[in-house]
Amino acid sequence: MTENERRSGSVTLADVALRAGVTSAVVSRLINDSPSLSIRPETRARVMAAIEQLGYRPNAAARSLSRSKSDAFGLIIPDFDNPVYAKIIEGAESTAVAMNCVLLTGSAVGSGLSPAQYAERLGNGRVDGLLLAGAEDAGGLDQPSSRSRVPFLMLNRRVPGIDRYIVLDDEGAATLAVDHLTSLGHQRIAHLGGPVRADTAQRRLAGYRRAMKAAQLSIPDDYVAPADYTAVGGMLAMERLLKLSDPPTAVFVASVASAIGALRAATSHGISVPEQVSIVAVHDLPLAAFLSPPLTTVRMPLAELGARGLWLLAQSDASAKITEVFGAPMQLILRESTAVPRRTKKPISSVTRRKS
Amino acid sequence: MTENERRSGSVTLADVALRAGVTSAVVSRLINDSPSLSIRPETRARVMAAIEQLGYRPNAAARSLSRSKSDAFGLIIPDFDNPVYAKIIEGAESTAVAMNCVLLTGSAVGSGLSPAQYAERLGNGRVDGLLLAGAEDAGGLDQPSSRSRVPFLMLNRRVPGIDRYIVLDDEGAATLAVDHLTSLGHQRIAHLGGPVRADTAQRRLAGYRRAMKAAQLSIPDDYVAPADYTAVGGMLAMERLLKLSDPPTAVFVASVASAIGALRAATSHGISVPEQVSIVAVHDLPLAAFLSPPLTTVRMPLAELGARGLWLLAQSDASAKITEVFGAPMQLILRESTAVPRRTKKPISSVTRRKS
DNA sequence: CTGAAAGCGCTTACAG
DNA sequence: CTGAAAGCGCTTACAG
Repeated sequence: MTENERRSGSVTLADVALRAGVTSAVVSRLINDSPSLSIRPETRARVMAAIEQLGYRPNAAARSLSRSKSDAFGLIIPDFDNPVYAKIIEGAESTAVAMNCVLLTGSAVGSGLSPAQYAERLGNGRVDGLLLAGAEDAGGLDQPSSRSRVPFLMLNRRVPGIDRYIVLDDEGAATLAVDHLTSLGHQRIAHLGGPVRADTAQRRLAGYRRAMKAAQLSIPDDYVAPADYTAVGGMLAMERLLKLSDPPTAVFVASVASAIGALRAATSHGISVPEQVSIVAVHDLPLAAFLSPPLTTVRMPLAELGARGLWLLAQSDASAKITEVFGAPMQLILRESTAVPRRTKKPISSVTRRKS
Repeated sequence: MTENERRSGSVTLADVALRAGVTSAVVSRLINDSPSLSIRPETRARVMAAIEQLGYRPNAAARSLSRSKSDAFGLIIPDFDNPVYAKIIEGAESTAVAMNCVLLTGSAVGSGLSPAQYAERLGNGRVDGLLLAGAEDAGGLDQPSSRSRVPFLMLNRRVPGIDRYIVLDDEGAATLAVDHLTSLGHQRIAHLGGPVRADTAQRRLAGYRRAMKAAQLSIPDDYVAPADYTAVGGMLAMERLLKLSDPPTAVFVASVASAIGALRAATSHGISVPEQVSIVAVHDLPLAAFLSPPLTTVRMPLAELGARGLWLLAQSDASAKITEVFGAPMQLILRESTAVPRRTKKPISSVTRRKS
């Protein structure tokens, strides 16, 4: 190392060039294997050696600045605690890496920032695009006056007026679930839904209604119990459902998280699943298989969504409209939380129920 | 907008300065509210207006380059699917934001990259420091020849020869759990451990042995069943434990994920928890409360670890040694998966207990 | 094919 | 207090 090389913390292209006896343009071209570079093997070796010896690492900021491109994408999720996002991240991350980029994910909740604020902070120049997953509140980003110049794409979430989203076929998923229940012979099927304002919840609800209608089944008003995609919410909503004078024999739950709560509610009230009430939920999780009973779910192509979203974001230019209902196949994962209903028309009182 | 302003995609400091009739140095100083700037309120207003009208956003890459500081930190975790990391991320993220920085997290598994490769890709200049959580394989980063110039800190993981870590008191956690079990009267206590190579697992095992010794309890060889911190692993290991000729009346599980599997194993074999076997696990999860029975756990200060780690990383310089056993308090969360052991040697049928 | 040089958009001593 | 200018570390037309 020359004194120059050790002077600053970082070894630069110039340092490498100097040591290799070439110009930094050559080193740059070599590193990026630019087609316009024909270098003698011997020189190439010298450069490589210099890089090696100096431990040269390109500076991403400098590179980003001069190319106006960072080779990084951002993903903002509401909350790392919700396991559903893990799969989305995985999908997006692996395709980012495949594109020789990196995916940086952050959460709004964890940071205490709104998605828009987070996006601002991520700032121009740090990422080439932003994926916004399940943002309840896209506040600011939807405003045309939004400050962020970074192209974005909403994942599984629509906001009126923003034509930049890719969503899953939530209605289809609901249909799959409800059809499963009706084919088992259920008639009294309730829906433990998501937050009324979330459009995924709205679409799942719509799918439920449609499937019920198609099966010529009626929906008592109190059979639709909105919750909030959390376990506690699911637990509470399920308790309400269970207390109905004419309780459902099956419930279609809008999210696994809520389903876990719902399952717990049933169990703790001595109501057995699936004997007394069947449960099927949207979204599959590794965990679902380990509950007692293992949960029947509709597997949504979450990883694929993340992958597709990143791809779309990387391809299209910032101003293009993207309004896609992602068609990757969903799948009913049959486990043990659904079964044929016990004989209908029998008085409920014949069932032993207890409150805690 | 002048033609210049709309020409390029991005509005620059110069554009703002031009419109406000000042120099870009002034705008820069204003934005960063540099103390050496005393500007007339009227001029300030003009600059602000220009920023507003132009929708100016500072370019992070340029800023990073000129300051050699990115105001961003990276966090690399093995896998987003493991809910334990959610809390760590949360802690690190909120303290990053409090420092006016941003936390970028990525996963090794999701990306298919080793932590070292990921760190390389994140590159110099993109982040000011890297937190490495639970890296099983720190391969490369531990090498002194490592290419990354970014200061890093290992979170809850030690690698021989690297004096850059902060760990939790895993031994203490194990003691807490085992003491709980012995105080309940258990004598045949098994340990469903983590991967033998993971040092967290080693420390939990050590804690278990120590606590058992302190209680003058012996540990049959087959009472130590290593698993892999996953539900499947926990399930398999638990089955082995349950099949023992002299099975334990309680098991201390090294991770919640495994505990979920263990619980499932017991349940599906008709063995009731806690009546026939008590289960206590390290790490608490929101979910633990919703299992049947709700899991008794040792809550570790995960968020605090993330927060402390980020702080440490941000403070100390890259070459300093950081070897901290983080002392934030742990807590036994008593739920329903542990109980007094059934009378030993008595037939199981003699016990009558019901839930809720 | 390769070198010299300008430029990416900021920040910040250094002079006025 | 503020302006002019150099510099952060790269990339890349543009000439040789």
